[in-house]
Amino acid sequence: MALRLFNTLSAKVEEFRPLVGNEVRMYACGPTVYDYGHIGNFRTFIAVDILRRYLQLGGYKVKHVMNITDVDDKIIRNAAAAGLTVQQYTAKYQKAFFEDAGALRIEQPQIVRATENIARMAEFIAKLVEMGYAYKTDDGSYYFRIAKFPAYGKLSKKDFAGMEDGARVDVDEYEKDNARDFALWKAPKPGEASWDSVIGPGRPGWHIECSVMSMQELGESFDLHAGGEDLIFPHHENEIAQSESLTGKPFAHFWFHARFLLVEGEKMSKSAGNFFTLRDLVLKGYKPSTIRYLLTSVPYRNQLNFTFDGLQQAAASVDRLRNFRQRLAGKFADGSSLTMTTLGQQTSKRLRDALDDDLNTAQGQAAIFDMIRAVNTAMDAGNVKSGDVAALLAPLEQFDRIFSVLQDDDVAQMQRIYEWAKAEGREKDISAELEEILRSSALTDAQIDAKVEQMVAARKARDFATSDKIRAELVAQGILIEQTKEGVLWRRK
RNA sequence: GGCGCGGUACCCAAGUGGUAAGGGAGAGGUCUGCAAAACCUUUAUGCGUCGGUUCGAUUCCGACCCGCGCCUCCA
Repeated sequence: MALRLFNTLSAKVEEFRPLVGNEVRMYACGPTVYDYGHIGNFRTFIAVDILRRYLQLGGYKVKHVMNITDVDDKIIRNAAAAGLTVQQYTAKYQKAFFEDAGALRIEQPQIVRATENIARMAEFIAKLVEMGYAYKTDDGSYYFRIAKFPAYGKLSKKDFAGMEDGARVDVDEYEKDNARDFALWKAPKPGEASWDSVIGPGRPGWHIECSVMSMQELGESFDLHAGGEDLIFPHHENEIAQSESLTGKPFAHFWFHARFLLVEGEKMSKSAGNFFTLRDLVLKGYKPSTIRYLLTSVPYRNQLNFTFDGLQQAAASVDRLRNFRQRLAGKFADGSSLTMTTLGQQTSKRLRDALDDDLNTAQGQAAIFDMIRAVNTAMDAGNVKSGDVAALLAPLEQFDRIFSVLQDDDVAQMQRIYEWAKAEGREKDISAELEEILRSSALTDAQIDAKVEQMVAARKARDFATSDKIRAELVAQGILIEQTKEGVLWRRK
C-alpha cells in the first residue's frame, strides 16, 4: 500500500507511513453534542471513515479515537435554559449522533469524552503554568501564552511574528497578555456548571480537550489528526501549541482536513433555509445509503455541492451497484474466462490506485462502474461463467469495504427515525415518500418469494392477467420486480 | 485587507503538456407477452474570460471576472 495523502502541515501530498510498525494511531475531532448532526458534520466523519477503512483494507491496524465534546459554552447555556444538567442535556444528542453515524455506516471509533477527562486537563494546564507557557488571570481563568511558542501559525500558515510583542494589540479590556492568547480553562460564572480541580474551579477550554485526550490514548506523538477544515485555525493550531510546548515533541504528523460542503450552491446555514440534519433528509424519504454515497462521491478535499438533484442521482447509482451484485449472485454456465478474471484484477488495481491518490473516491467509483458496464454486457452475451464470479465479486467487495452502500439495511434505519419523529411530535415532517419505502418492509422475504413463484408459474402458463396482477400487488407494496436472463429478481424499493 | 481553494457537457463530477473518466437526466435502438432491469448509440473541436510560454494548453504563467473557505471555539 502506498497511500499518498495531503498533509495540511506540510501543505503537500505525502506518502503516508505510520510512525511505528503496522499500527496507525489517529485522532478525529468529534461532535459537540448540543444538537442533531447535520450533513456537513457527516461529510467530515464519512471522509475520516473512508480513510480509516482504506487503511484497514491496506492491512494496517487502526487505533482511531474520537472525542465527544460534551461541555462547552453553548451546551452550558442550552442546558441551563432547558432546566437540565449538562449530562442530561447532552445524553440525548450523543445517542442520536451514534445512531445517525451507524445509519451512515460509519465505523465507530474509540470514544473519549471531555467530561471524563477534566482532571487530566487541569494537570496538563498546571504543567504548562510551571513551564511558563500558561498563566492565570485574576478571575481564575488560564490562558496559553502564544508568544512563548514561536512556531505558532505553522499549521494554518499564519504569521504572528509581528504580534509577539503585543505592541499593536489593544489589551486594555482583557486580562490577557496578548489578545491572541487563548483560553485553556474558564473560571466559573455564577450558576454555571463547574468542576473542582488542582488549578481551581472552572471548566476546560475546547482546545485543551483534544490535546489531553489524544495524547492520553495515542501517545505524545501519533500518526494523524483529522477534522473539518474550519478546525485548522484556531483549534488545531492551538492543540499543536499546547501539546508541543508540554512535550517538546512533534504532536500529530499528518493533519487531515475535510472541505466544507455547500447546499444547493450556498453555504449551509439555518438562516438560508438549507440546513439539514441527517434525520431531516430521512424524513423526506432519502435513504442513508444514498446520503452516504453522495457524500463520498466528491473527493474529501473538494467542495461538494449537496443538492436534492444530487441525491436522486446518488440513489440511482446505488441501485445500479446493488442490481449488479444481485445479478452476479445468479446462475451461470460452467467454466471461466481469462477476460473476466483479468477484468476483476484490473478493477481492483484501479480502485487501489484511485484511493492511494489522496483518496480519490470519484475515480474509485468510475473504476467500479466501468467494470459493471463491461460485465453486464458480457452477461447479456452469455460470456460470464460460474468460474468468473469470484474474480468479479472481489473488486466489488473491496469497493464496498470502503464505500459501504451495498448492504441494504436502509429500511430498518428509516423505520427507527420514523418512530423517533413520531415520539418527538414531528409527524408533519414525515413525507409520503418515507411512508412508501417503509411499506416495502411489510412483507417478509418468504412471502415475497412465494408471490414471485406464483407470478412465474402464471407466466409460464401464459396467464399474463394473473401474472400482471401479482406483480402489480408487489409493486404497490414497494417491491420491484426484474426479469433477467438469470431469472426473476426482486428487491425492496 | 491577509492566507487558501475552485470555476469542465442539461445536472453532479474526475482528469491530463499531446488532444476530454464516471454517474444521473434526455433522445433513438436491442431484449421482453407487457413492464422493470440490462445493453448499444447519441449529448463539450470544448474545459470562466483575455493574454503569454510551447511544436502543441483545458492542463504551466499573468491579469481579470465569478463562487467558496479561514483569519475570536461553525464539521
